[in-house]
Amino acid sequence: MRYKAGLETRDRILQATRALIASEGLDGTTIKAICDQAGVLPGSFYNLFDSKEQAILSVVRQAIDAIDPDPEHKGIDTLSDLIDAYIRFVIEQEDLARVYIRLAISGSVNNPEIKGRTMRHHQGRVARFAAAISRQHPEMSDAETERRAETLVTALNGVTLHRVMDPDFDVAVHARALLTDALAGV
Amino acid sequence: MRYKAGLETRDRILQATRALIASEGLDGTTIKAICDQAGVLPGSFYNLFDSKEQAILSVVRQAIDAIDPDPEHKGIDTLSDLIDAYIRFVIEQEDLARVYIRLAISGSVNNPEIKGRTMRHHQGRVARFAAAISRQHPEMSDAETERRAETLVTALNGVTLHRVMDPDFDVAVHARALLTDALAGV
DNA sequence: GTATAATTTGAGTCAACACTCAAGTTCTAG
DNA sequence: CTAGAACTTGAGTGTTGACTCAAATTATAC
Repeated sequence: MRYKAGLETRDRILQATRALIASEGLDGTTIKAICDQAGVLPGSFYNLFDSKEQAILSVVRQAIDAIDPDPEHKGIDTLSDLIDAYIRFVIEQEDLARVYIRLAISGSVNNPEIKGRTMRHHQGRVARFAAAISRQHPEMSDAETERRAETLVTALNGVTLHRVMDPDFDVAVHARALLTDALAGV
Repeated sequence: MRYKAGLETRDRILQATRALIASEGLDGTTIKAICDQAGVLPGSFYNLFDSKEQAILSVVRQAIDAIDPDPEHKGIDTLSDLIDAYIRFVIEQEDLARVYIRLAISGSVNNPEIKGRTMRHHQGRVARFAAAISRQHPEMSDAETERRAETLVTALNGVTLHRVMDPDFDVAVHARALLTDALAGV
């Protein structure tokens, strides 16, 4: 797993896996389907990955990482920035957004690894949103800030969930509306 | 499929199917698992159902029906009633709520039947919420009412989605917060 | 240029899946 | 009581899944 050819093959396999999870769901993502799409045979897949699970986990990691833009600047974004970044993520990286939502549900069932990863990421996201709210409204209590952040993040996931089912759904409009609402009456 | 024994077996199979989809997801819901849990052998399952798919569809129908409380009184609920009924549904009929969220995603992928059913149900739910909003705020434009209803319904699904992952998540608090927010600034 | 390690091949293994069926058992109407 | 229909049994079918492996091929370092 060191030569150029191997790394390229690895890439093609991950691309195929990502596309398949997004379009067919976890069930449709078989080794055969991945290999067909990547132009590779099973033996080659297993030369590069220990298991199907490992390839899927790599894609999950991609999806989770892709949601958090600019993690270096942690702490300086406004709430509006965070929402806009999320809208951009859902629209521009549709496949990864689908993977994220799909795995959050199907994957977290009996897979502690995926479940833990998803939950931890959720906590981090809520904390970041809470920090942004707090910066914007320093007078708000911590509990209230936390609650508003959590409501907002889960509501955003709902928007993404609906987008997965209906490609015509206007993510931007509804996500921004949530932003407005989330700070209403303060 | 007419004797008492048959009807009872049918019931036990549907119960087992529902519990399995809720706890294990669609993948874990195998004929063997269903039969084990229902105390039945495969032959008996296939005496009562044409396919695994048919049993699952029956459970989906149950889940969708269970969300809409009191469909007779369509048109007279307040928005608060609708939210409260939904909170009650998610908490008291956790299994069906899990089935609903899970199927909305995994199931709708390559199953037009489930997808159509879910989408139609969503439309109906948005319409009902929109009617309630409109009753409460007759001055609001139709477009605005519709948009707020849609944001609210998708956000509520997000709350349910999170509840599926985290049983400690306080559905009531966040759902009611959404209600407050949804009508903020009017 | 050659040795060595990485990669690819593709036939093959084994388990689990949805589903079938002929034979037995139980129910219930008349 | 009886006849026929409904129900149950459980071994069996064919398919597809993830994964393996020895042999052939290709890339890279020296």
